[in-house]
Amino acid sequence: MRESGRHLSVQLDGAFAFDDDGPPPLSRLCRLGEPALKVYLTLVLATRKAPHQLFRGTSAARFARMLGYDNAEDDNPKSAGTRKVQRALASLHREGFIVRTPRPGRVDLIEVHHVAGKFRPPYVTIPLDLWVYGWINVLPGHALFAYLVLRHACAGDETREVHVAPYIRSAYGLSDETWAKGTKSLVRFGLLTERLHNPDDRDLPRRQRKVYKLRSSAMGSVATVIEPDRPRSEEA
DNA sequence: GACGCTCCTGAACACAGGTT
DNA sequence: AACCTGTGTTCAGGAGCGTC
Repeated sequence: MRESGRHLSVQLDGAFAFDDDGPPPLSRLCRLGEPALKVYLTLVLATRKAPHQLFRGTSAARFARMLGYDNAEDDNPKSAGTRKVQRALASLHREGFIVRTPRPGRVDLIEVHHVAGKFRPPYVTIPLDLWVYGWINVLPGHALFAYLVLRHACAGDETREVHVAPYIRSAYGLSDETWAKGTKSLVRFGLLTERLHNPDDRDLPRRQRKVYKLRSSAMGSVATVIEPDRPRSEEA
């Protein structure tokens, strides 16, 4: 975190999350699995400047402890968490998100491919609190996916309520099921509020729709694991 | 020490179709 | 639009072994 040189947020091109012509990188990452998504985001965080190489060799075991997949005090190259990260790195390499160069006797050199679009608003901005307070460790993959989609949809302005129509969701490469699970998880974690809204616009169908409002400010405290289908407010 | 590979099993996922 | 259910596919976990 400190070594990344970043201060408040990680900024990604909008093309990372949204693409009219096919599954955007974020969707493809989600399909590679939760570990791949989290490892990639952490690698992007850690490689601010071109050529986006990880300046300090970090083993899969180190990543596993960093992301909460391995709770041991020391790196354990044999743990399930380490293997999870190893698989994630292999799939990221296979799909062209990173390039791993083996170095005999040392951990692999990792070069991260950042998504290069037009780099203009709306961006996908990710608060550093996601890592600082351990939210990256506790949020399930679908919740992280929905969070990034909503950050793009509201263009980083969390005073705005947003509705993400089904046809828009498809441009994010998002299935209805993933969307429903992700937003529910975010509500449970206290990172999102939702309400039903009747549009005033005559041109729109007179049908209730859900509008969402992100609450990233809730990330300003240490994340805690919560049981599925159990609201955060009941944790106390 | 770090990592790749195989096998088996169960979980998680997307998708389609239907209902409210 | 939102939600539910059934089905087929993909991926992860555990254990073990081998390579560099």
